[in-house]
Amino acid sequence: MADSAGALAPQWDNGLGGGSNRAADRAYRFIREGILASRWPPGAHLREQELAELTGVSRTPVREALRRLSADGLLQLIPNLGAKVNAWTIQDLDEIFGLRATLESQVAGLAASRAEPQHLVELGALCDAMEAVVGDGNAVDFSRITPLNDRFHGLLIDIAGDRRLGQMIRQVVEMPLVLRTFARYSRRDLARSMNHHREIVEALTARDGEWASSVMRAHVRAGRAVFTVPKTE
Amino acid sequence: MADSAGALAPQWDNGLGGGSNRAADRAYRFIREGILASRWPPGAHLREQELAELTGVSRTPVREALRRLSADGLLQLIPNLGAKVNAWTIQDLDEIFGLRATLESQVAGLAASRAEPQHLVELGALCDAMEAVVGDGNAVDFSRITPLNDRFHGLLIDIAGDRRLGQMIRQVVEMPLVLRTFARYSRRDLARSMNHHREIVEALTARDGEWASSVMRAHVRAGRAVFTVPKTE
DNA sequence: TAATGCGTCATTGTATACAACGCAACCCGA
DNA sequence: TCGGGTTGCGTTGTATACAATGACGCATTA
Repeated sequence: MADSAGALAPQWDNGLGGGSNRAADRAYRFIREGILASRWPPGAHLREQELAELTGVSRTPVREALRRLSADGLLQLIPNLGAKVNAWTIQDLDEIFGLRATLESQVAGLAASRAEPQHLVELGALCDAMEAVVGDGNAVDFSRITPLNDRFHGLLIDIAGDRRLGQMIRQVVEMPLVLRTFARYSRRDLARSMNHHREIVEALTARDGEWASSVMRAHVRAGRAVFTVPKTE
Repeated sequence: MADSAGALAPQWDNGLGGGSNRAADRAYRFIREGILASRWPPGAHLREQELAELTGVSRTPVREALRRLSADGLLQLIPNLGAKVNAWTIQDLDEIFGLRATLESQVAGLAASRAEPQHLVELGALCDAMEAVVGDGNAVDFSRITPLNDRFHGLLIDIAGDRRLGQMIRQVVEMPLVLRTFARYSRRDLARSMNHHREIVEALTARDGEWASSVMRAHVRAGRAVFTVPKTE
């Protein structure tokens, strides 16, 4: 369960264009994966030449990948010196979840006024699916929850219909992905998370933006707490 | 007065690293300036080779500049086809100012709980300076207001002490900079804007985050209206 | 011994040459 | 005349060679 506390740290495609088969994209994914898997620890010094050899491309696409990763906040570029993998502090965590609370609650509020029946159906189905994974008695399989959770939050963004807001959220969610390794969801945490999802759907059904917004804010802040409060289960 | 309705469209250095003397940065500034000055209209197709010659550097730094500008939202990269200058719709305007309202009001709220006496003094001085420019009877000189206004909003971000929130705001403010040409501030608009600034300082002095946040939200939304409501003066 | 200046080296920054891709025009055949 | 295939061209994508920059170590000197 060490992997992917993705239930609250979704990992949608951030839309920054990492999907293609261009060498630059392959380098981007490769380096990103390496950082997220702590293959290079925070503070590590990455050299373009070395990354180029590891990825099997030349330095040019590696440079582009490093620039993108720097914009993502995963590493820092120091002129004439190279790239340094970012370290994460408590303050970073607070800032990131603060932003997520602000932005995602906004999305929930907008979605409440724009959701259509078929959206509510799909959101409900996602809740069913997630609850089925959590409640089947076995050890919780996060690799099955994560995509469902991602889809849930992503669908809310689609419903809200604010592209820039969505883009911002994807960006801010991208930042601390490397931290998901350290999140520890107890069964209680998961149950609460599921309840939040369900309640958000209810708020949308009632077309109550304030309600949806408030639950979402709680949802995100509860996710923040998972990084500090010791696991009890 | 056509230029720079910067009073509500600040143009702080977006922190994305356009300051250095590297060829890539020169290309970045050059292209950015060109787009902002409508030298290339929305929809225009930019070719790397041509930009390289205009800037006096090779294609490599131009490519880097284009990638950054794409991340800024000023243009769009189409694989194997090139860069297209972004057009702006009403929806874009609504989304951008919506985001600004959310983020900047958040900043104001945070700043209220963290402002120290010397901050309040500086903010007050900035208000004095801006009011002096507006109230001196001459035609309003936006080139003098804009830096003051930028400093005001930037200082609030510093006071709030949330680096990521600040970064997000700079990013979202960057987007519609090209639209500032079309903003038309009447004297009424400017007077209101000045009053908002002053009121924000008062709210900070009272350490009332809700107050500060509300005024800031109004401030931004009033700025949005300048793009639609006809000038009356 | 500590500080300072210099030289070397590693690494990034830039330019250029080449490959791959996509679009469009054109030609040929039905 | 219309449709499909093909060829050519323009543009981006990638690799590689070269220049410039800054850091580090070492020797020199006070």
